[in-house]
Amino acid sequence: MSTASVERKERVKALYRADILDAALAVFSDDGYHESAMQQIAERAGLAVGSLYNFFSSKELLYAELVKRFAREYRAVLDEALDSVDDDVEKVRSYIRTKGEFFRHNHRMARLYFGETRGQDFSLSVGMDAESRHLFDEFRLRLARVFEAGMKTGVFERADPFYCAVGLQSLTNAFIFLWLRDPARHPYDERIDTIAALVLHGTVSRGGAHGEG
Amino acid sequence: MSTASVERKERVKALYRADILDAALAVFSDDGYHESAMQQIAERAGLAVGSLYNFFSSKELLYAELVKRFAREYRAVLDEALDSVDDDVEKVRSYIRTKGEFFRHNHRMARLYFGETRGQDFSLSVGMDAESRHLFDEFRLRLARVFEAGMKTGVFERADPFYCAVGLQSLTNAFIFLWLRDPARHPYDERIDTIAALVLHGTVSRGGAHGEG
DNA sequence: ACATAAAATGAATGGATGTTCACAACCGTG
DNA sequence: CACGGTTGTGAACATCCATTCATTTTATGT
Repeated sequence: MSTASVERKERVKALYRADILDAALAVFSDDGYHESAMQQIAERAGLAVGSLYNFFSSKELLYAELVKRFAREYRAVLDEALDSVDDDVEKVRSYIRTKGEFFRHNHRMARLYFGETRGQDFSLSVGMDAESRHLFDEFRLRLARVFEAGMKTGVFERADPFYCAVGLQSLTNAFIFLWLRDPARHPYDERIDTIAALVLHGTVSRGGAHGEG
Repeated sequence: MSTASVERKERVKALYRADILDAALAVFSDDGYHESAMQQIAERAGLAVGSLYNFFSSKELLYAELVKRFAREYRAVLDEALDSVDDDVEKVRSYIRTKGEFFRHNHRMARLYFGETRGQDFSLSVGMDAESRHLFDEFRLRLARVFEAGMKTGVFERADPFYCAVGLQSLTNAFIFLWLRDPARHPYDERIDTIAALVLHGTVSRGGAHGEG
């Protein structure tokens, strides 16, 4: 077999692989992992069940690969969101905005993420491989460093930066979750200022004449 | 059959029912809904599989009843937490503290709640009946009214109180989740001030000389 | 004790589905 | 065109498990 045809074959195989992952995303995000059958995924991908096993050795691993693909895209997009601005407070805003955009453009990913997860971590113990876990964990540390840097310059109040990152993540997750459930009532992009205000200034009145407990 | 013995029977039946729910909680919280078999629950309850069906007509409904029991206790405890203090800021602190205590004393409930849910809502579409859903939704509205009241007195910054409640819930959930995963590293009760500070004052430096973006 | 009703039992049933594998279709090569 | 290897196919297999129900056990009243 010539080198050229081997390469074409690999490209074709990669396309098939992507088709299967797309089909799996569609099915898993509609019905959830446990309620999805390999049969459905095969149909959606236009292949036979057996063929799936030429690409992924099990349903579990197919799911894990899907999560990995998601984790990489997600991580890349959010890294870019933090890279694109200098100011630490602006990084927080950029994170809030970009995360919303990402999930708006990846509705199925959102449904998968918030259907199978608590928004912190994927819930299937086997659903996440080491790389995906690392991508998520590492990004949280990166977010924490944003707060840490801002504390050094005095923009942020001194506190544990890790917990600030946790707070930012959980708050954005909550708002994305609301948006997913009822986009008309809870449009994420119109809540960005609300989210930013909560993360940055909290709920207590600023500069008011009243006590702060 | 005498009235007395009918009553005794009912009491016995209620005990059995509670045993089954306890066993179900243990099994579901260890393995998750889908990985749990009725057989396991029966064994744990010291009954035969068939007997479970004399109390609950299906696995799904058994799970839903478990959630309902949880929702009632949870709701009662948190209502009490809000009732026990007058000041609105103190209500927030009381909520944070009491929620942590509740899950510390109900470790299995915590594992169930954060294993099967995103901490906002139970994920199994059928996992929550109308009453449970109502209890959760209504409590969130009650939390929102705490913020609303505080805004009227000027303690809280004017904002959508519903979203303040969402923020408070998601933040506490995130910290309980961390505690569940690694209690030694993330002791919830030692983080109460951190959580309160984040909810009440956010992350931005207060009264500092630096800009606020 | 005995009779009757109610409850518990757990083997059997039926359905669902992840995975395999013998076979067929396809493709590149000589 | 024929061959050989690679890949796709989907019926068959094996397993698992929620649910049922004929039977046994227990509890109650006379």
